[in-house]
Amino acid sequence: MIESDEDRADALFHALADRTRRDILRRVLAGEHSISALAASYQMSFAAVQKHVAVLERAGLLTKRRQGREALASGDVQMLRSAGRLLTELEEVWRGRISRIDDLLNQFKE
Amino acid sequence: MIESDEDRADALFHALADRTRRDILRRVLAGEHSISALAASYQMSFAAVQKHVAVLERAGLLTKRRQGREALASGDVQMLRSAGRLLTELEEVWRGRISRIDDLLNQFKE
DNA sequence: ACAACATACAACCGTTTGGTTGTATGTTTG
DNA sequence: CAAACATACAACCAAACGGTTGTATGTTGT
Repeated sequence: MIESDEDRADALFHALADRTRRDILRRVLAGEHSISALAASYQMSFAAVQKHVAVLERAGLLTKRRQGREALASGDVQMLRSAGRLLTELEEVWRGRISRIDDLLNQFKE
Repeated sequence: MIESDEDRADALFHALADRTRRDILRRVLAGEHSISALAASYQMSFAAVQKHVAVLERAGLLTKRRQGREALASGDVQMLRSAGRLLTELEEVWRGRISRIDDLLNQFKE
């Protein structure tokens, strides 16, 4: 399973496209939280929150570290910035500033 | 159906979470394109491309205007910037700079 | 007028998503 | 050691997603 740029962009934006996940991300960006501490904040089941955390983790927006019986999650601001860069790149297409524009636009042509 | 901020964020990131839609967005940010001109660029059916355009339109990332039998789509850079702002807001949570942080973090609590 | 073109939209279908419950495993703590 | 806690993960389910084909409607050019 090749992890292309487009794969990572898919994962990033998909992870951000759910309000519960954005809320979890806010919390773990503000500071480390255990999964169960996070789960306590929502009406859904522990397992559901666990899955949301896994989606954020696969997108690289959050990392987990084990401490005893707890899994502590913290947000990764670099990945957030890399999502921002993707948007700026799009904006530069609009500005007509991108030199690689043909590469970008022809990636589906054959 | 209330269009809350979170609803719009869901729609925005979901629209961006598909590589075909990002590619369509690049093209219409670079300049106006008819739906069929866009459809010609991909291997999928016209209807599939039409649906992708509709998703981008509902997210506000693109607008359509009718000219004769053609529907011309162009990208909306302002909505793109508003997506960027959502990301910087998240980044500011990380920086500990957001004053409204309690509002942001407690929106699911009761 | 009519054929070709451009769009819109409904119906359908397999896969993914977002949730659930249940079970297993490891870690504290009394 | 046993009970309570924290996590992991499988199985299941309804709904949404991303694609298809087919049909209808309006527009253009000969």
